[in-house]
Amino acid sequence: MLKHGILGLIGNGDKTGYEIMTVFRDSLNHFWTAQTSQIYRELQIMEQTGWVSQTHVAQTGKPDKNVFSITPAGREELLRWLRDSHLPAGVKNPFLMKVFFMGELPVEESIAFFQAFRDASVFPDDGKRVSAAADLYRQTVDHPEKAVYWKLTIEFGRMYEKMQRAWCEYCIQELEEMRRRKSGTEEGIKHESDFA
Amino acid sequence: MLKHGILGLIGNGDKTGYEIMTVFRDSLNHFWTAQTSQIYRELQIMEQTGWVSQTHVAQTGKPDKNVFSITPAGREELLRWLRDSHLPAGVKNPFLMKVFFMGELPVEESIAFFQAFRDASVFPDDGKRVSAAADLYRQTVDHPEKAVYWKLTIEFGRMYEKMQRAWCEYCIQELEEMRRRKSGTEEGIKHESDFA
DNA sequence: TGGGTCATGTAACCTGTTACATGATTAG
DNA sequence: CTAATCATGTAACAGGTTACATGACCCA
Repeated sequence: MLKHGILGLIGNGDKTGYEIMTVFRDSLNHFWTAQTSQIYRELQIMEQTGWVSQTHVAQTGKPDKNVFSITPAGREELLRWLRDSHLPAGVKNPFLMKVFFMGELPVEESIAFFQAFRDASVFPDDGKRVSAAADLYRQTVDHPEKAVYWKLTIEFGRMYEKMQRAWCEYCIQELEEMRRRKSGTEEGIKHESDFA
Repeated sequence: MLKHGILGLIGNGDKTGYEIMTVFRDSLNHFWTAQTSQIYRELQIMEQTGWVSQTHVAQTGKPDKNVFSITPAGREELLRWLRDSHLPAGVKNPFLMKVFFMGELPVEESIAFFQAFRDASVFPDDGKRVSAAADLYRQTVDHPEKAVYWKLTIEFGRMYEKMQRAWCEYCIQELEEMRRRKSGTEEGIKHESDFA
């Protein structure tokens, strides 16, 4: 997967490993992450496969750099991947895994967990993110229709966060209700034993 | 992560590797997947770590089995993990990765892609799934409040699918609009050249 | 003089996938 | 007779993370 992401980025213009890293950090981070170590490794592999080629560029005042370009074989592979309708299924959501077993904790702790999660999931509209995204937009402005697809992924992020917050609210309500039922039962028991 | 999922399952009662596999396949599959090969491997590691213990049970008419139980150290680790508020960040969405670079394809192809994706994301309410989930419910019915958490993860799945379909509709609309604009422009150009 | 940016990577490790391998019992 | 279920794993590989390592230049 990362290979194809890199291929897509280089397909829109030659890049160094460092530049690829910054794009992942600033623009693709809401649906993918990548460490520099992995990027450099994948680039070496991709060069061996013949999908990209490398040019050493000497610089003064800055470290030398290795600029990567897409090859015809790489572009072919990019299109093949884009057209491949096979959807990799493995959905993984670590938070849901926790939720599934959260019955081991006291309800109050679970509620606090959901509140924290809800508050943490605020779609980042902050300056840095937006300006980085704008940079990428400018990068592809020679083909303005490409920016639409970037907008679509951003919209997914917004809708996802919104849904997640709504789900958290629903969970908190359910758990609050359960807590009330439980404390009610306990009071009932207490009352009974008081009565006896 | 899988280690903690397994820990949680065994925490609700001793299980064989095979039983763990079936629970992943039938009940946790909307937020996690696991191959038997990985489950058996993790179980061996977890036994070495001291989180689970293993008992060989001879059977007649069926293959012998190895039943795993959670140890006190394992239960401690389960609670530590549940309380750990550190959220593993790495969001990975292969479909969005594709969308991001979909500008390389003709709009018509992209639209077809979204239609297929929308139609594929139907929350599975089928008999097998529901009965498997009900089994799990019965399993935990001795502590009925635990079933609430299971319900919460199911609800997440439903909301997610719904959001995804809505997003697909939005994407299709945007792309249809773009296609109309493009064909309009082309017609304009054609008309001009006809006129000239 | 201390932190940020540009720029490169290696090594070890952990996690997950794919392919392979076996074999008895039971229900249709 | 054939497919599903029960039940166990190994080996190789692919993909991703963490920690470490270097070094110059520029701005405050």
